[in-house]
Amino acid sequence: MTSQRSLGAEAPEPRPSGLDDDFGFAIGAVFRAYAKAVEAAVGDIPGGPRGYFVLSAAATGEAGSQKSLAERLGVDRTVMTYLLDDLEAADLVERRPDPADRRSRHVFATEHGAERWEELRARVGLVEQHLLGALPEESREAFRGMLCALARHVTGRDGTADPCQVVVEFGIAEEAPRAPRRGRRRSAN
Amino acid sequence: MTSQRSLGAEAPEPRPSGLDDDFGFAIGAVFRAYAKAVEAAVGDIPGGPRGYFVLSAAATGEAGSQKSLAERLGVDRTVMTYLLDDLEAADLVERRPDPADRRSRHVFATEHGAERWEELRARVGLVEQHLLGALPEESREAFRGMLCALARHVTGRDGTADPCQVVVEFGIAEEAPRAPRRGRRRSAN
DNA sequence: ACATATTGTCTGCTTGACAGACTATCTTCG
DNA sequence: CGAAGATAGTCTGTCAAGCAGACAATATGT
Repeated sequence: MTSQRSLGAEAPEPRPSGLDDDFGFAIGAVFRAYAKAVEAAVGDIPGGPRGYFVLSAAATGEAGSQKSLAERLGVDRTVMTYLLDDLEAADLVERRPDPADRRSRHVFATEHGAERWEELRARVGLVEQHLLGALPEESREAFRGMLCALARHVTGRDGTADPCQVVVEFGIAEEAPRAPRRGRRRSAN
Repeated sequence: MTSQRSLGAEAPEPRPSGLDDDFGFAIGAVFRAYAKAVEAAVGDIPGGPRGYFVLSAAATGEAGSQKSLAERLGVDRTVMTYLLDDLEAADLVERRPDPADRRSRHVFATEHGAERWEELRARVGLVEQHLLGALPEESREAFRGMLCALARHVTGRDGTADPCQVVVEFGIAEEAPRAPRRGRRRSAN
């Protein structure tokens, strides 16, 4: 019985308990597949999919400062530093000091970067299409829309006053002592 | 035409070109948020979200051999080895040699593991609910359904003859020479 | 029986992430 | 104005995660 995922019209029990029907597992699987495919699609762009997103942001002029970009992409600022170093070395983006605040530097796409992005965008679009291809034609847009809505929600970019505290909730409620250390294994050390 | 997703009624431009409407960015953001929340929710389970999924599979009896489990979860078999070591050390799962093929070992939940999983499942369910809470009540199940359908597709578990070649497609079509090496930065080396 | 493939484990190396220190700049407030 | 504190970005050091490859045990095919 473990995984009756029929879910059709009635599905009595809250959760079929099959891995295949688990939300977390599903999003993980889809994410991995997407990331892997994009990795291949963007080829030699430094930073892989991440680098691509940085380039996207830069090319569309919504990158802003390194800090805001890093936050939006969910990467550490130190990571952003060398990610940009590599992207800059490849002549895809450039950093320009913000005249208004000389501490911060804004990220822009170079001309070459913009061109490259256009190609890439097409390729990545294909990946996306192929992936979504598993859904019936008429649901694809709906799915995309919902996914983006969720993304906006968790990043606090929708109107919601509550920027999705999912994390916070447990972060405090649990006070998990956190596994002492889950390194490799005690090997011969 | 790369991916004009608006296409709804009129929307002139092919793509708002905003990161917020990018499929890849969105799935990444949602995935990160979910993973982080689950990490907090499962607390001290070795391996974090990953360990939780292994436990899920074990508890519902769908784990199978280490190999099949590893493949299904998208982790390397060497990683699965020490993941299971830790889980076993915590008395959550156990490995039993498959009598039919003594090379392979099947994974099961211990009694303690099963109990623990029940609690965890509830907590993780909350995370999921909270996350989906951003969608209107009536779309949630639809979204879940579509996501799971996609997951089944990319993992080749739906009926499809084509187990989603997204990767393959570019893996060969591009022959990307792959960035020479994108290590840290050249520092003082 | 022998060659070859497969499962799981172990070792070593590389990559990637994060904490913390440091510099330059901005802000605040006396 | 000038000192104190905050903030953006960079750099260094450390450590965990992951992978490639070797290996042992077992299975399969000829």
